[in-house]
Amino acid sequence: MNKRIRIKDVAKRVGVSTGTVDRVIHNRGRVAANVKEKVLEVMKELGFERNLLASALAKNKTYRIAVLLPDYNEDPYWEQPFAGVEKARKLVELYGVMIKYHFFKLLNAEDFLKKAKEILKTQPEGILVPPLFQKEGKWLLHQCEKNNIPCVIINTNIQNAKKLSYIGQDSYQSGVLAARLLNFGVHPMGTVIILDLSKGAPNAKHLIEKKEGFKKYFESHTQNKMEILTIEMENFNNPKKLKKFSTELIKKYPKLSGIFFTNSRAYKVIEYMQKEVIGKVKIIGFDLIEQNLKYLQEDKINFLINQNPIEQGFLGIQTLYKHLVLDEEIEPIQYLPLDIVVKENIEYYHKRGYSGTKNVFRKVLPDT
Amino acid sequence: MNKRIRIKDVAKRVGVSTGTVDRVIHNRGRVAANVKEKVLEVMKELGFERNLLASALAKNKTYRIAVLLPDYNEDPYWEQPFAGVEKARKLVELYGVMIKYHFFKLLNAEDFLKKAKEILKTQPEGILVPPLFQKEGKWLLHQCEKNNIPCVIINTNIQNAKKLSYIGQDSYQSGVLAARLLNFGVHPMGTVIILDLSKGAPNAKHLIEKKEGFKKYFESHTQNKMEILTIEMENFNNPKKLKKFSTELIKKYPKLSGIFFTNSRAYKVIEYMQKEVIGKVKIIGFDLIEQNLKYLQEDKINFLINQNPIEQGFLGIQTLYKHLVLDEEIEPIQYLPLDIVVKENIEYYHKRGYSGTKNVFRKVLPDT
DNA sequence: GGACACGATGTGTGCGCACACACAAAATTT
DNA sequence: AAATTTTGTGTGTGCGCACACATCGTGTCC
Repeated sequence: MNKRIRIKDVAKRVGVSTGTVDRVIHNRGRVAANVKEKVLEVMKELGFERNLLASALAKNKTYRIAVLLPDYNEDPYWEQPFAGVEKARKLVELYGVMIKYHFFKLLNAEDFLKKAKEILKTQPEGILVPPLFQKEGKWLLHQCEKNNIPCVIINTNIQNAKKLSYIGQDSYQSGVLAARLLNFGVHPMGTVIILDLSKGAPNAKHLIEKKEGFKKYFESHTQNKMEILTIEMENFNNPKKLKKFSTELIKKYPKLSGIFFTNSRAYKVIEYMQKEVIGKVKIIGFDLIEQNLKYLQEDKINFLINQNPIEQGFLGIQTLYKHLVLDEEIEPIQYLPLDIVVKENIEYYHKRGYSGTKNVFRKVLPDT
Repeated sequence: MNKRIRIKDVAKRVGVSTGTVDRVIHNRGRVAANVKEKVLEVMKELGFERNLLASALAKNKTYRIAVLLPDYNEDPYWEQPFAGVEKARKLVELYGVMIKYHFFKLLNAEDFLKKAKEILKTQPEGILVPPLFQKEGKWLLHQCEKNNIPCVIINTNIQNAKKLSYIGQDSYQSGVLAARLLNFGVHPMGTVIILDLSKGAPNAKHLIEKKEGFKKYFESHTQNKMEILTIEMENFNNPKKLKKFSTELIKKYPKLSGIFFTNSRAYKVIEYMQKEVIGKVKIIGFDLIEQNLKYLQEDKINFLINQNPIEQGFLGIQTLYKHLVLDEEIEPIQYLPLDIVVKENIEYYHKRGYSGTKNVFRKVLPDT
C-alpha cells in the first residue's frame, strides 16, 4: 500500500527541514534557488500532494462569503439557488468557508444596491450574486474588482465586467431547445407565439437571446411553414388585463398551436385559458416552480426547461471554494445543462435538489 | 462571529475532560449515565458539530473500496460509471478512502464471478458493482452480507438480497417516459415498435419493466389508436442478419412511425436503415454513447434517455463514503433523474461528466 | 574588523480530534 | 479485610500541515 507522501518525506529525501519544503510549497521565498529546484523535483518524483485536511486544519482561517439573493418570499424560484447554496455550504464549511445571506426585494434595483453596499462594507472574501439589474450589477462588479473581492454571478450574465465566473444558462441555446421541442409536437401549419411576460429593462438581454434562438431554429428548419409571432405583455400583474389577454388569445389567433413562454410565468396565463384550448395548444415554459409543476402534472404545460437554479447556487459556492481554498483555476463561464422536464420525469429533478439540502456530506451528532 | 464549537468547549462547559466527551460522542461507554446525559444536552445546546477534518486526520484510517466494472474497452458505456467513480474518488480520498478497480469481461458471468472472488479475498471495507448477472450478483451480495462488507450496486437491481443501496434508474418509469415522448411527436395512427436487442437472461428484468411502462402509457392514453408491437432480436451481433432485419423493417411495417429501443443499441439498427425511412420514423433510445450521439446529431435519433451512468458511479462512491466515514443513514434505493437528451441540449450532459473528472475539489502542487 | 543587515535554514507550537494509557474510586471476589 | 476487577475520569501523544520564531552564516558598511 503506497502511503501518501508527506512534507516530512519530501524534506527527508532532499535533506532539508520541513520548513524549507513548506516555503517552497507556498512560495514564501527565502530558499536558495538550487534547493528550491531540488525540492520541486523530489515532490514531483514522489508524487507529493498537499493534504488539504491537515492544511485547512492548520490554517485555521475563515473565508466569509456574502450571498446576495432576492427575497424568495416574493418569488419561489429563488428558493432554489438558496437550496443549492445551503447544500454547498455543508460541504465547504469544514474548510472554513462561512456564508452570510443578504436578501433584496425582487425587481427593486435600489434595494439591491443598498444591500450590495452593506456587503461591500463588510469586506468579505467572496461574493455570490445574481446581478438582475445590469447597471447596478456592473457597479457591484467594479467595486469588487477595486476591492479585490472575487465575485461569482449566477442567473444573469454581465458583459464587459470582471468576475470570477458566470454560472447559468446559455439563453440562446435554451431558445433553440424550446423551439426544437415545440416543433416536434406542434401542427406544422399553425401559429406559434413567443410570449414574453416581463417588465422590460432588467433581464432584457436574457430574453432577447432566448427569442433569437427560438426564431433561429424555425428559420433553419424551413420544411415547416409556421407563423412565429412575438408578444410582449408588461402588465401581467394586473389580473383583469391578464384575464382578458389570456382568454382572447385563441380568438385572435385561431390557428394557435404552440406558445413559448420565455420565463417562468407560464402559469399566469394558463390559469385563465379554457381547457379545450390548452389541450390543442402545445406549451413550453421555464423553471420548476410550484405553479408550473401543477400545470405540468395536469398536462396543461407540455415541457418545462429547467435552468438548474439549485445547481447554480451549489456550483457558485463550490467555485468560490475552489478559488479561495484550493487556489484552482476557474472557468470564466460555466453553463449548466438545459434539463427537459415533463410530467413523467419530474420527480427526479424536483426531489433531487431539496433532499440534497438536508444531509450532504455531514454528520451532526454521536455515532450509533 | 460565532466560532465553531469544539469538544474542548463542551467539556469545559460540562466540567469534565475532553476524554469524557469523546467517549460520549463515540459511545465508547465508561461514562456515568448522568454525565453522559449532561454532555449530550450541552452538545445540543451549544450546537456542537464534529470537525470532520480533524476527525479524519486524527483517525488516520484508510477504507479500501473495491470497484468491479465491466471492461470498458468492450463497451464505451462503462467508461461513464468509471468517470463518475474517479470524480468521487478525488473528493473522498482525503478522508482516507482508497479505491481499487477490478474489471470483468462484459457478458461473461464466469469472469464476473472470478473477479468477485478475488475482491472478497482482499476483504475490502466496501464494494461498488453493477451486478449484471442475477445469479452471480446475488451470490456476491450474500457473501458481502456474510463478511459484513457494505455493498452498493448500480445499474441493475437485485431483489431479495441485502445491500447498502441500489443506485440506478426506475426502469418502468423510463419506459413511461419514452412512450410519452414518442407519443408527443408520432403519427396518431401509426405503428410503434418496441425493439429489444438483447441476449435474453441477464438484464431481463430491467427490460421487461421498461416495456411494461411503455405499453402502460399507451394503454392509459387511449385517444390514440396506435399499434404497439414488441420485437426481440437476439443475434444483433451478426451483421448479415442485422442488416436484413433492419432494411426489411419498413417493408414489413409500412405504417411504422416510431421505434423504442429498450437499451443503448439503437445505433446498430439505424446504421442499416435507409435515410428516407429514418426521417419519418421517430426513434428513441437510451444512453449517451458515442455511436448514439452521432445519430442524434444527424437527426436520426430523436431522443435519448440518459441513465446518468456517470452519476451512478459518483453517487455510489459517495454513498459508501457516507456510510463508512460519516456513519450516515443510507437510502436503500436511490433513483437518478431520467434526463431527456436531444441534439440541442446534448453538450451539457456530455461535457459535464467528463470535464468534472479532471479537477474536482483538488489541488496538486504549489500555489501560484 | 566590529556592528549590523539579511538571506537561508531549522525548530516548536497549535489546529481539533481519536485513542491509548494512567489512575483513582467503587464494586466485587476471595 | 485484603485482593482483584470494574467503572469513571483525566492526560498525553500524534495525525500533517502552517506559521512564527530562533539560529547561523555571509556579506556590507564605515
